[in-house]
Amino acid sequence: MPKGMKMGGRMMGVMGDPRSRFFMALASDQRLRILLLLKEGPKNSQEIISELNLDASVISRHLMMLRNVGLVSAYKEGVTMFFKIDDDRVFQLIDLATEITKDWLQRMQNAF
Amino acid sequence: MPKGMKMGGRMMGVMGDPRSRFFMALASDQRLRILLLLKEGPKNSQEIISELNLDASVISRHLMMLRNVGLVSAYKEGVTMFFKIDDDRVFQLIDLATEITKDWLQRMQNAF
DNA sequence: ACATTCATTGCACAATATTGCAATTATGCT
DNA sequence: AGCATAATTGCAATATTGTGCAATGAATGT
Repeated sequence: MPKGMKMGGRMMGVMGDPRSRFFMALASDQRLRILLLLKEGPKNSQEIISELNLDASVISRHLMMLRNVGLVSAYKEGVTMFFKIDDDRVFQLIDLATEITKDWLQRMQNAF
Repeated sequence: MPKGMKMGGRMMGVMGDPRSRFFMALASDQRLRILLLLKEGPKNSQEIISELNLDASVISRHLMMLRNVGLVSAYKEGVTMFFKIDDDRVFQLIDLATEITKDWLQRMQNAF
């Protein structure tokens, strides 16, 4: 790829390291809120929609992204769709991220 | 905030959960490459630039993002700047993400 | 078959992210 | 001080993501 070529954006559509794609799924306030909500247990779309106050289509897409990286799975019960955490380790991930951030802030504070 | 209001993008500029900002720093092929490169030990800008084949300004910005979430720190030696991993736990994070993804692919395979 | 209801997809727009070039700033050296 | 080199910042172009509305699909009940 020529060095002078303009390649804005992040070309995450198709290629790219699966891991950056994975972290991308976590890099969103809304999706984080969904995960934390699902931590309480399976929830149907309606509950998620009213909690996040976003259009159903937006929720659907966020959930799809989380499903596409194996963090959330879906099942149907009657007419309504339910979503649940598919890999609990995601919370280890979030907790570790929280700690790293907190410790860094601590270091910053001590430096001033 | 009215429901009908268009709020595109991700408004990560200032506000937002610090954790989504943190994960955002990891959600990039290039920044992941930088982190993996720095895993070998401290590197100066020139080494990073020639490894990633991007403009110096781009590298500088990626490194700044990683510094802004406490993953990378910088120090100066003579004229050149050196960068190093500031919190080794980031690799726990990356490894866990890799495993979650791998296991999910495994589950997918078994399902078909 | 028809209507209903819920989830997803198509589309357009808004906002952010990534990149490269140019200019500026910062730093070390003579 | 003046110069040279390295790093960052300003800017513009482009790609991608987030959002809402409308339309389509899919499944259930009448």
